[in-house]
Amino acid sequence: MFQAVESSVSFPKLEEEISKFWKQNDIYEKSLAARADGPPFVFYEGPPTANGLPHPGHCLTRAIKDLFPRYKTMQGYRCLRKAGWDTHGLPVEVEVCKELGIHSKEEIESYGVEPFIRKCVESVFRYVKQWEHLTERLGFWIHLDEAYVTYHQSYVESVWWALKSLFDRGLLYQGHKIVWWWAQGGTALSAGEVGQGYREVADPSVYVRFPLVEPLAASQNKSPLPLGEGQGEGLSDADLLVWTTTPWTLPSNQFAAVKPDLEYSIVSVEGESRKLLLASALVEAVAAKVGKEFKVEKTMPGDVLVGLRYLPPFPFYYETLGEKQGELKDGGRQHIAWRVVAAEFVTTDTGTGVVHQAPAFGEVDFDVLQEEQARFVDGEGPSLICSVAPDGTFTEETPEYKGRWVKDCDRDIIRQMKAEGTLFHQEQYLHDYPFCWRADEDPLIQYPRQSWFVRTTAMKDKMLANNRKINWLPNHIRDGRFGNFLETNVDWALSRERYWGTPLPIWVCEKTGHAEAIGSYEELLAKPGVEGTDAWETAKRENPELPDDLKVHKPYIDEITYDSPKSPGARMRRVSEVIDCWFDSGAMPFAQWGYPHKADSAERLGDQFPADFISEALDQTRGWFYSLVAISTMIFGEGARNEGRGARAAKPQAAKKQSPNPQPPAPNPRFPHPFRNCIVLGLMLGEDGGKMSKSKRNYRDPEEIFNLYGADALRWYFFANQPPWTSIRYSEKAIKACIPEFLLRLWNVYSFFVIYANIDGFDPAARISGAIGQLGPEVLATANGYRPICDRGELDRWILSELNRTVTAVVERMDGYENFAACERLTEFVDALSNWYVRRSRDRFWSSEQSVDKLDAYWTLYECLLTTSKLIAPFVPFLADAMWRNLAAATFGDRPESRRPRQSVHLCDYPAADLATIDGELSEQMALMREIVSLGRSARMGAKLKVRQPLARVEVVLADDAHRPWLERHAALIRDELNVKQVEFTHESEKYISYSALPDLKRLGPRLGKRLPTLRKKLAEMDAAKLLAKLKADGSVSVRLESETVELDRDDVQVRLQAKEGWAAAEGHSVVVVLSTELTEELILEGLARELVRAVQDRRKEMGCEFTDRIAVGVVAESPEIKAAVAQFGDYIRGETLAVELSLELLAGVESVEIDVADYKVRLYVKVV
RNA sequence: GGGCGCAUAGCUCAGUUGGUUAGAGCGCGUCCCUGAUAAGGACGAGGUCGGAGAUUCGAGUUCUCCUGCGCCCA
Repeated sequence: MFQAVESSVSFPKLEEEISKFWKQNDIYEKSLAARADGPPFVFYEGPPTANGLPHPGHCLTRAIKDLFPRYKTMQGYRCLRKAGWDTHGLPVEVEVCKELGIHSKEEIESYGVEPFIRKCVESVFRYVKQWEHLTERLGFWIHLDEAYVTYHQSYVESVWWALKSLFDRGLLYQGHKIVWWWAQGGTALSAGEVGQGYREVADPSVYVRFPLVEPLAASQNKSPLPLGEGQGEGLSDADLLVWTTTPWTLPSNQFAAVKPDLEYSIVSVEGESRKLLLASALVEAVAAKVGKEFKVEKTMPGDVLVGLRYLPPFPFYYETLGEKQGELKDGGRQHIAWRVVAAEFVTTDTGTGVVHQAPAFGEVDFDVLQEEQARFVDGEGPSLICSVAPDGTFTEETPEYKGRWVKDCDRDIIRQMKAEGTLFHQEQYLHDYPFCWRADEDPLIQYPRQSWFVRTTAMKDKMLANNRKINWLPNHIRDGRFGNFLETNVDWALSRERYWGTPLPIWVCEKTGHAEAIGSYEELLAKPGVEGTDAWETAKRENPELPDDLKVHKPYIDEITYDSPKSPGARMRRVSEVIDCWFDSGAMPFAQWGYPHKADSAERLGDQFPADFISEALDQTRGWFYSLVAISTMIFGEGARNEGRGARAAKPQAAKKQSPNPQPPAPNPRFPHPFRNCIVLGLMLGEDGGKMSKSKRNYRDPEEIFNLYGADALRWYFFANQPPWTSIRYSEKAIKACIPEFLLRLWNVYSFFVIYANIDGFDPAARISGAIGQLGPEVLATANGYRPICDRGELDRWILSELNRTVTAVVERMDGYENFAACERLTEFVDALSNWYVRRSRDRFWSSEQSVDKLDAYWTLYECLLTTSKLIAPFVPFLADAMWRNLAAATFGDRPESRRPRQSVHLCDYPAADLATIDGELSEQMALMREIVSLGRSARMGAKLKVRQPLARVEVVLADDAHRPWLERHAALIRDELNVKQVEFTHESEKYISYSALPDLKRLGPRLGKRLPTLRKKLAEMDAAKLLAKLKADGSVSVRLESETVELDRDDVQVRLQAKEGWAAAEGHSVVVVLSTELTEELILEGLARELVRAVQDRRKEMGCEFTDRIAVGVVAESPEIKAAVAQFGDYIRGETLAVELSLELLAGVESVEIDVADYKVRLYVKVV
């Protein structure tokens, strides 16, 4: 016996029970243990941060991350699922600052770095309970208690090891970076913070003259001039016209940039003695601005301007360096600065096409400087000019403005230029400019800072090669967003001038500047003359509960110094920076195991590298996906390490024999690594299509969703509603809709089965005596009363064929990481099961006798349900297990362990299709039958003939006779579904339909090309019936086009049927269904009888009758038709309604109802007898 | 400003290498079933496939431009 199934199921309640069951019985652990010897399927968890609450977007990520590991586990793979937490970084510091009510670095330092760091540690797991609860409630199986944590000592040391490797190979270096700088707070801001602070402001917009100091002919490093006679003269009285919205950067000007392939003009301006040089495309625009006439004197391409020298508007640096020349790498000498340079970024959208370059205050400007520096012999080229101090005031190098906030000087700078005649024009300019997100009166400035870089550009080609092998879903990420990003790769700016992060493990000699990277805490302590460890020891003594992991963090680690190997007496001190926390997360493939320091880490890494599957949202493209690829390519890529074979191949014994200080064996994998398949999830949008936001309340707390609809509904919504990479609009309605569309529909089939199996005493446990295992088809086949599928009826064979087709399709799609397509097939199958198999089989289950056919139906449906529960297990794990537990586990529960079915569906194998059961022809036939029935209904609808009105005849006209004999054998089914007395099949029926012959365009298109339209026209004109007859008889037909004859065979022509006017008919692609609409009196009376039956049944229901109650019925009506119907079909009415009495008289003392039967008024009396 | 993506029914979304009548679910309308029953089912209406060009015998599908939205970067 099966446990009775509640008809009104509460999925949330059900899920709680299943969840409890999993926990109490360690089902997850058992599912892993069962696959201990299986091949690995490697999954990496991209670590979330637990210092914020999880929202529906996180549910999506976690659901996808659960789906594929579950699927692969059921397929026999060993899939470890180690959780992880991202714990470092600015967001954590920001949260703590909020809590403390502070925000600048100064405030943090005066609060104290040590207590601040401790606050950070407390903060990172603030919401870990909520995260754990969400994880469990969603059914995400992952080892949370073994999670890797990025601030743990072993993790930090792994990162150090990687950084040391990079440093030792020259891939980690110090340089300048232009950052968005909050001068008042003394800190750089991350891109995200800058993005938050943009607002529209009016800044001064100035057009400035840079007088050329040298005629073109004299410019160096140029090929012979393409210009005509007298060109030099023309230029010596011209000024470059440059445009800028940051006048305060002009004192730090170093170059002027032009675009080589752009055309430039020399123009004379009315009333001015000196000419101007600007892009031709902008001449008119600039002239319009100043309201003066510009006369173009000459034009030339930008590249001939390159090398020209000019006078900058301020003398501060030019005075001393203006004439300085340096030696070029490819020979010759050139002035180091104040020259025209070529740059592709110059546009003619705004400005003048000549761009002022102050490399200290712009990233592209800085790139220009670096390119210039690269042209000179080391030490000969230009160095960075910066007349601004970190606090945002001018330095003494600009004495007139010294000590003043740069933006406040704009006006005076403009005034000075005006006085000196270098200002050409001035106006206001509205644009977006970033301000500090915490102090919104403070504009940010771009500013150069010392920074540590990873030389990722050296690895660009390897990263690209690696990327090409990654299976990205969707595919366009590979060459699109991610590929482009790699193509434009710049060195990774690694360091952060912050507090809470992995400390950059570089110690520098205070005297010589000699730098060393340290790979572990132990290595550090082993250095000669180590001092400063007491800082940590004291702190720990005072606060014994301090986590030991903190000792590798600021401020304690900063205290540790050691003897410099380069200068006796000098100390090695750590640089102050921490690193970008993206480097932490990208190091997780090895850092999660503490590689290479931890005892078994090499083996673990060897086993779990690279990942077969990862998944995160699109915003991780330049985040985690990049950090994984970059770090793996640099650390494990080909040629990155010469030593060591893959650890996967290394035998444990061999590892033990290695020298006392071995290079740890490292994976040296082929591409791709460190992940093979990556599903890039779309972003989740709020209910209104906008970004999810707590304040807008455009989504609901996941917890509420679980309580209202359940985790399976949410999961199914994610998996089955759209491919995972499209952006998903959160829709509560759609989540809710998953219940009736899929979950409840399946549940109803399941509950139907259980109800009737219990009524009929269908008990598989009593019929199977041997081993049970997973109750697969081979086990069912041993059951008493189980007949081979080939012996069963067509409907059974059909649904089992559909089942196996579904298995095939689902496996194929899931293997291709296409969950959406897999779900489509599952939905389709459940629909077929519920709406055709069960509906068409109901009579078999209801029949009172225990026939073979009935038993077949039970076995068939039982097998369908068991297999379905396995199929859906990775998708909706709760519902699947609820079904399995009742259909299998509980039913056989009282047997000895060895002969019981698997305790949970998640311990079963994923179904494999039995191809022998698939009957493609039967599928086609059944599909055709369903289409015929559907068309018949449609035809009735068109003729306004209710299904309750019996009709004499339906004629089915087939375009093709192939399935006709089969359909004829199943005419009863069609009669029943359509409520007709007779079904006839015909092939040619000119009476009802007309034919058209259509060319198969796919076949003929390539063959005929332009002649195709002519053929189409011709075919349309021809008598299709004749043509088809000839085609049928001869196998081919020739059609005369204008100048030639085309031979068409049977495959070239497709037959289309159209119902002729005047018949109640409906047409499909290859079939037309025609109803006989003629109604005899008998048919009408039978229709009325059916209407009466329905009315009586309604009345029964209203009265609350038990279904076994016998009744007496009185039908009082004026209409002779009603009377005749009662007289003629009395037996039928009595049989259907369990009426023992049926009269045309009123029943005394019984409350009556007036009803409409067809067009007649009837007073109906019903009483229970 | 640059890169990537998206735009198909009232809503949420499918749409295979270009091919003859563009689909599904929800919602809506009409109806069926009344022994899965506070369920279940059928049928129907509803589309200038964001706009404009181009390629092609043929474009929702390929290309270009434009518009709108999202993400990433500046």
